[in-house]
Amino acid sequence: MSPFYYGPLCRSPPVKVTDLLHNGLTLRYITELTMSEELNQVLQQRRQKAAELAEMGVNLYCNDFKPTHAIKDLVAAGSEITDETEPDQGRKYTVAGRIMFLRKMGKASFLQIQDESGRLQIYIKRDAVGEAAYEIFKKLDLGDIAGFSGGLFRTKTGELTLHTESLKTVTKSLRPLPEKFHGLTDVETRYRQRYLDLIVNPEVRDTFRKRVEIIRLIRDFLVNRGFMEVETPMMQPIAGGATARPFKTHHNALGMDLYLRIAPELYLKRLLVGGFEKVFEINRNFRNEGLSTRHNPEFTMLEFYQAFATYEDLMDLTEEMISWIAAEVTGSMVVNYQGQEVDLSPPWQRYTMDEALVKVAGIAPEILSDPAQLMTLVKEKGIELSPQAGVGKAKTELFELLVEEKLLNPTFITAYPTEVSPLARRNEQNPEVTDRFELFITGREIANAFSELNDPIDQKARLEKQIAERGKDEEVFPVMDEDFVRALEHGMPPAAGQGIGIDRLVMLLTDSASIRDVILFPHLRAEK
RNA sequence: GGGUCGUUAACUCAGUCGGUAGAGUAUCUGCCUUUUAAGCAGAGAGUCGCGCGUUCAAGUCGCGCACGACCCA
Repeated sequence: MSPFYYGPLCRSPPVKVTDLLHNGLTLRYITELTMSEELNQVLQQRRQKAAELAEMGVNLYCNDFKPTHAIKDLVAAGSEITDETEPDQGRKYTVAGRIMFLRKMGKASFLQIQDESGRLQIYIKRDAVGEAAYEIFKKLDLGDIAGFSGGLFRTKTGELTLHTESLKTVTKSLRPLPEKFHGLTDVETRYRQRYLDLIVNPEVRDTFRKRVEIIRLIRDFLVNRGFMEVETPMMQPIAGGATARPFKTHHNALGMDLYLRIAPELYLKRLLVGGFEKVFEINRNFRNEGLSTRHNPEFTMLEFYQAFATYEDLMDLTEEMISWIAAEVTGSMVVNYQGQEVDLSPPWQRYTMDEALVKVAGIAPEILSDPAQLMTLVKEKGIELSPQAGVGKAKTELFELLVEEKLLNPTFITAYPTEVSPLARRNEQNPEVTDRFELFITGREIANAFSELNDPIDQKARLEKQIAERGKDEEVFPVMDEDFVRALEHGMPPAAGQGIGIDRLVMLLTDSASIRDVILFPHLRAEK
């Protein structure tokens, strides 16, 4: 038995010099806090108990406890435990966890502890652990982390339970846990104090485990197909690759302003120029815009680029990747999202934007082909367009208004107008549209991809046009990325590239209504 | 940015027509050696988000602000 345990072999708790030193500090800390803060009753009582334990020589924040097993190991071992199994037969286990339930019944008690792998019931009896250990146990609270050693048995009602032979306090909690039955439901507290949310709401832990799993699967999928994961600057002198307002920061030593990236695109393309033919990056982008259930100022994007591929190749790849991930993570290619059934089994619907406007929005084809009628329709729908906006912009606006939200099952929309696609390659048959697709699932944009523009002269002209149009009303004045154009002048192989919003994909696969439910620490206004 | 709703004990929530602030959980005390949201008896716990106003009197009515949620742009 470890000398650090309090059990029947110790008449009183073992006191170590380091514990005494530590507890001296702890006591002073507790006293100072109690004096300096206006503490409510519960917090005062917690500190009082902590002080009492410290005075008994208990290290409140011990650093030398090693569980031999995770709780899930005991649950697995428990399959061999029957009602008749004696607790002192068989193996001994040492586990540690946070106390989530506590039922004290005089000289014996039940509690439930939780570690990362699960929950386990613990039984502790004064006669089994001795009076000194039981006195220490009685000062434990819900929320404390403690370790327990003993054998397994089943209670009258058949619940697998650890019969405590010795225990140890590991970490004292000075604050109460949220209520055990209703849990923590106040969304503001859940986001601000995510740790509490994670402690008491198992489905939240589940969501974030799935998030990690999804990202791992994406990596596996791409790496298995010969893609190389790279890291490109998140602080950029010119925020390019997308249309969005960036965050600005400043580098002191260089004496220059930098922007947090709104997209990694222009750097990943430089890598294609450099000769890496299949690259991807999964990382944060930052956009200085409004917050909503679908927008967080920092969000995670997957971008990948493949030389000698077209946007059509990427549609096949995307179908395969997302349906596979869904099956791996949820067990099915048919997922439920907010009460709606979404079928992710390939193949997915593919429409050009014009087809979608006709088939989904019910617009007559002759209206689409006549600019005058089209503009009239746009006005009727209450869409305001800037004077320089053309047919392409008009169609895109109609699409966003009338089609997007109806695309429940995965749908690729292709043939985006060149007017709204400054970085995409023109279609060789019809220069008015680009070789591009967006993927919509549950009415939301999940992915955006195109055959990349690799003609440096066309690219420079389009960027100049964009700068001229946007320059006046933007807070951050758009600047020509001369080095990006120079890179293209060296020659970028024909390639297709794609971005997938990871947060939105995770929302879909975890049935989460808000992006804040899939981001561990979403941005909120400062407290108070 | 606009609209709607919300903010009361540590947590989850009631609070009527404006008249002394309530419950369950949690906590504390006592009893209880196989409980299951343990139980029984008792107790303590509040800047009713903040400010101003109306009123003899405001958690409640009005105005403003803060924070949050949802919807819209």
